[in-house]
Amino acid sequence: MSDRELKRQLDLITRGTVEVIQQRELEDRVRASLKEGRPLRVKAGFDPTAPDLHLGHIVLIQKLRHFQELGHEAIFLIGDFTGMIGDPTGVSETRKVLSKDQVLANAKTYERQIFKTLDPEKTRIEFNSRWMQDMRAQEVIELCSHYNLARMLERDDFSKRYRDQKPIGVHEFLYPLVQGYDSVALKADVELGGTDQTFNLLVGRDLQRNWGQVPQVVITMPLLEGTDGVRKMSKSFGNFIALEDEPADMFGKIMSISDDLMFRYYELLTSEDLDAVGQRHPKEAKLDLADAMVTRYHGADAGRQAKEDFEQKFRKREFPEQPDVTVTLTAADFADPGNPSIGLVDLLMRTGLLPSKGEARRLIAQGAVVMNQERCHDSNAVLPLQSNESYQMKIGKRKYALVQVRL
RNA sequence: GGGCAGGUACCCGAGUGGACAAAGGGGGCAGACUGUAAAUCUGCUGCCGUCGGCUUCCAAGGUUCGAAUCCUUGCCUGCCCA
Repeated sequence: MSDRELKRQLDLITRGTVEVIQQRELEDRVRASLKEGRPLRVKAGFDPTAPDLHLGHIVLIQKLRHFQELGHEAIFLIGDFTGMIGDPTGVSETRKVLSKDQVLANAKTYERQIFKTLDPEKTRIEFNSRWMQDMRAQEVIELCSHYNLARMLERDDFSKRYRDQKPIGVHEFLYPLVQGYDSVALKADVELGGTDQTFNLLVGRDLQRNWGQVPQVVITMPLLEGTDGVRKMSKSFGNFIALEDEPADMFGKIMSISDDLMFRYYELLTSEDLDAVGQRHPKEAKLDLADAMVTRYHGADAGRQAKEDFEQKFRKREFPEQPDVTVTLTAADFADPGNPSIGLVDLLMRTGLLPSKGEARRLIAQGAVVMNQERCHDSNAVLPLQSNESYQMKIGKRKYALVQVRL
């Protein structure tokens, strides 16, 4: 049994990874774990710096889940202490430091969001303030003695800043040391991180050696590309899919990614069998991916609903059951209620879905406005309306408004 | 503290007295195409009563018939020297 199980475990563990340091050590550990029936302690750390997680953050969490599915122990480490230092990784200037309150508030929302992916029963949550909070100055200095300046300056971000004469706070050197020490405190067997974290992860190995532990296996994961398919998913690029996006938005954003990217999302965000996914029609596969993600983060009902709405809106191009807005016009809206009429542009503005009349005119000119199945082209049109009638308005690809007349 | 270069629309960035609501690119939006897409092509992208009008080019003043462009002060940013 153990050979097949070993292979199964290694296949899932290495799925989507960029680097495993060292592959050989990983095999030994998994083998030993199987033999002794001792789960591996797998650590992934997060700085509670931003409260909103997006799918890019899920890559690591999904990998933790893979371990969980294989019976190992997932440790979700919240860097409440390190968060107050500020990770210098990849930044060109000192990060601003978070207050204790901010860190704790962010940590709270993290817990809520990650348990949509991880099994709460099998997840150990740790805060690194637990062992860092009361560390004495002597111990801090001891910790520092295990590393040296030259090695710190090997890091590209530090050396660049040094060369550019940008300030580097001495406390920033402590960040990798504390992260590394976390592995010592937790006796981690494996640590996961993004490729940008490689240095910090390796410090953990060095420190564990110094503390007489077997160094952890380091597994780095790629940075997930955002909806544009090119740049890494990031809030500042606006190409992210947030876990707390509305179901319809999340569904739509996933459907808008390219097929290539979809396979990548499958690989990094699910445990689905990739060969099987590859056999399927891409559109079906993508619908299921969108469904699965919405279901995971908003529940099965929301998933089904979002899928139905999407099909209705885009595939069948029908008016959705729930329009974005419903506008009710009453006698007060008309100069002559006996003979009600309204300018098309004014009507569009009443929906509140457009920023300006200029925009409304442009959309009409471009043929983006459809009212009761009929495309409108005249931006000066004045529409006669019937009392107690409803009008369905489609504005562009995905804005829908229902107009009701009540006199 | 001293010297220099700058601050232009969502972002980057051209523009150094009139032809500027301001080139170009990115992004966004729309239409076509499609498997919802992606890619591609085309168009749009300050506001309004749109053959016209109004408000913009860090802020406040000033010069001028006329200023994003010139002057003054202020604020901010980057680089160099101390």
